[in-house]
Amino acid sequence: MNIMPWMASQAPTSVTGYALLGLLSLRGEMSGYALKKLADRTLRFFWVAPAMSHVYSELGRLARAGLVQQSVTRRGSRSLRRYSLSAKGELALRRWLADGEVEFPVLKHEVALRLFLGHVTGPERPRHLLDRYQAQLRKRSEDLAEIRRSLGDDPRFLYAAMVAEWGIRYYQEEQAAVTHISKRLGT
Amino acid sequence: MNIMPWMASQAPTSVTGYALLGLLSLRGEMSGYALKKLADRTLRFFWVAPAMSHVYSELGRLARAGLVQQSVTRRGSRSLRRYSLSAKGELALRRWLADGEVEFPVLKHEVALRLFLGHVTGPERPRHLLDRYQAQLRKRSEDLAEIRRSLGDDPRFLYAAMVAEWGIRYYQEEQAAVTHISKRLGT
DNA sequence: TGTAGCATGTAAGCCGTTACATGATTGA
DNA sequence: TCAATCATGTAACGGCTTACATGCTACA
Repeated sequence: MNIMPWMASQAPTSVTGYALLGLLSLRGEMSGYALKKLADRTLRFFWVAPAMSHVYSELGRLARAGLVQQSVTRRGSRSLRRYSLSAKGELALRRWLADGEVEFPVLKHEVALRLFLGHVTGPERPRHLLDRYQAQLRKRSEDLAEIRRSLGDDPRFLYAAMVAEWGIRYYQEEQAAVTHISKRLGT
Repeated sequence: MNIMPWMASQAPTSVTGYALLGLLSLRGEMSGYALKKLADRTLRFFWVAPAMSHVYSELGRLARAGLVQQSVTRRGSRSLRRYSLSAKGELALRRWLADGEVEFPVLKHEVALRLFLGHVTGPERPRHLLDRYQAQLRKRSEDLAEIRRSLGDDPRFLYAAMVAEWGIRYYQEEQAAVTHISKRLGT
């Protein structure tokens, strides 16, 4: 039962597409390569770290849909492209942010999966994996804290900063939880 | 540089395939349908809630690879299949748990994504989404707490119980974090 | 007698990955 | 001059989803 079928218009792009539009809206014109690096400092922590090739193919689709503009220059035999949000792209982004469905977060947690299957391996294996995970969490925490510092109190990055703080808090809690579970698994 | 190439044997299945083998190892013989329901009570919280059709196609592949056994009976014009872990499947599962690479967890958090893009919408929209998310978290928390209770202190489900407690703790912390962020966004 | 739940499957297609291929620029 | 980094792409394919198709069983 679709009331205004002429508006049905399949979504112009995937969530990751909108995320990339969002990055462009935050930082302005940049290359696909730069966009990928920015995604690795931002989206990576709460969405995905898209593969380089995926960023390019996604930008291609966004360009075909008119949501981003490309300014192409030449460098030797190759083209250098810089992408920026078009008026249409900004509208699409705003609309999606205002109306789009929001999924409950999905966690793909291989460490938890292996703990869950501890009845197959006994406690040694999950304990080892939790130790490694603990070390990775410390590293991630530091990376994110560094990113948070780099955002300063620039009002442009206020929301980015809030998300970073949320992430840091999450990693901290996760470290505490891991410590607790490790203890329960015995020495 | 692969030292024993004859062992290279591409992984018999995906992580989700191993997860299903794990469920079979935990609960024994069951139908694809039952497996899906079990996944919705377990894997759902830390891995995925696979679509019904995916469970069937995955079981088909596992059966072709000899990792699960099927006992097929007839009911009217349809076949009824019950799946259980084969000896080969159990070996594969153990081997994967012992040797497999473990990815750092991936979070696909649309609420965080929209908060991150708050510079486009202003604070109203993320605040609204955080409110809805808070309610969903409460519901999830209760669901998981109920599952935890149902596991009791049966030693067979010890690890499942630990993961459930980890999840409950995570949801609790997430609720606190959301409350904190909502406050920062103002009334 | 109707409907909710149990049960099994196929087809099309999207999202995203890895592997591969290539070239320009900067700085040690 | 070599390596690291910046930079752009194509091809093949895997994992998972939605939509579709179908039938049996229990029970209100």
